[in-house]
Amino acid sequence: MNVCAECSVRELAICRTLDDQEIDEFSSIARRQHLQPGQVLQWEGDESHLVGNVIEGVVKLTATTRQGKDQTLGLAYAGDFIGRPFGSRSVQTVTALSEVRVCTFRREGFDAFARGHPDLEHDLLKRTLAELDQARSWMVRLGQRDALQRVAGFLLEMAGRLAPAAGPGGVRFKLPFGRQDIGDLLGLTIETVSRQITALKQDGIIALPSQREIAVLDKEGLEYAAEGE
Amino acid sequence: MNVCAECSVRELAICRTLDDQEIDEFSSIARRQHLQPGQVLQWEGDESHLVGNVIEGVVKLTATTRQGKDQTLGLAYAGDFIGRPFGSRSVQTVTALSEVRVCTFRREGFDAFARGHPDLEHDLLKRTLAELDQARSWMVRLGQRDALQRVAGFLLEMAGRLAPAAGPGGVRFKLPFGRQDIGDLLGLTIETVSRQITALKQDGIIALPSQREIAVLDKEGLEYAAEGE
DNA sequence: CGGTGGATTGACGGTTGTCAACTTGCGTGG
DNA sequence: CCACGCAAGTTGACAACCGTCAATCCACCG
Repeated sequence: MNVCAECSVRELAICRTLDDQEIDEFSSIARRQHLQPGQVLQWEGDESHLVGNVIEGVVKLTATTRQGKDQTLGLAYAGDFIGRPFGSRSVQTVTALSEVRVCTFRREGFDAFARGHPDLEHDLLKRTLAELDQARSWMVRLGQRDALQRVAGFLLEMAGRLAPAAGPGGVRFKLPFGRQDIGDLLGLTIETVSRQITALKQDGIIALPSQREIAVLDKEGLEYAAEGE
Repeated sequence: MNVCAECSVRELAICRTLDDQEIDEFSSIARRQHLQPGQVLQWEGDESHLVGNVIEGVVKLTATTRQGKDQTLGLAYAGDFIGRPFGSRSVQTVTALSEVRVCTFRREGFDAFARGHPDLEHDLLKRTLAELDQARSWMVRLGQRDALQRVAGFLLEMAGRLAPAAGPGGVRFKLPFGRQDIGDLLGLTIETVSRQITALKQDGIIALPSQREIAVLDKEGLEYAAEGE
């Protein structure tokens, strides 16, 4: 028996390319970790060089400038691969936003295994290409959109990913991050984020059941705000 | 004889992973193209789905928002791979900035070939990871830096990549793009770009032998301006 | 010599960052 | 059970920065 056999992301993460025998070997170099919200998995420039999969929860990848400002580079959810294999240096900090379970590998071990399993590398390549596309669409958001468009677009994206129920009065979901995280993600300050959220609330487009919950009352209005047309 | 045997990027592009026999096969699905400055290789959402290598020159990858604003997503130089293999949709426009030679493949053909050559896929994976890191450092620039820092950082990067000679009075190079391109790259307007360049010139940090040439007189000063310390 | 397109410069207004005060939510301890 | 304290979020005032619009300059080319 190995820990992967019953893993909840067995068919979602890169492991899906491996058969039962291969996964035994893979499992032997894996290590599970639990993280509490706010806990850091690896630091920028960390030489320990971990890679791995998110099994449950949400993590953020951030970079910090010399001036102490943070920019979130991306988010990773269940099944997503995190870290930099094959020699590229890790320049990102991985921080848990919710309670998180991950399965990690020391990079050298992972690299060696991956090189022997082309299907796994192919899967990883497709994931990396998708991540690249996502990073680039984020570049468009940071370079071309104003604060309201960024916040509205962000809420739409979160609604699409997190909304568990479309209750009465529209889609409703709970954000796994605070205003500071949203600011880091969108390249805005917490004050500006707060102002845009307030503006959307006052226009009747969203409601705030609690500080971390969002109810989308007018999806079209939100899309309109995100596009800036 | 095939066209690849004497190719100037034979040892630079993904082709370096292929032996002489493999490159024959690869060569048979390749097609060379010449582009003049400003000419477009493929459009956003283009269904023809080309992929390929830059042999010579510089191309830019751009996305256009519904409002008609352009954001440059990246640049590609000799040896760089361009396009999206394996099903991910092309969402970028590829435009030549200088005179450009590329070797292109129809995507299906490339995909099939790559799947049979794990070393090539591995090389492509490493390139994609590096591109992802670059896209993310660009995100930091767009999200966290003001206009002067962006322009100064951009000039430093160009100096590092393009500077052919460190003549008397500092490093000097010729930009392959106009102010509009720089603006699209940095998420700024041409006027703002122009003002920052003028500011750097008036501080004696750079000089402009011609409109498209930059001479870096004070590299430390430029680094200082880029960091914003 | 005039025309054209890119680059620069100037004036102005809007948006966003900064700084500061205030409010809210929530857990802890009296 | 209420009071307190702390952290997160909100709101306001103000200034700086950048985008917009417009005029001008300059290089290049006929």
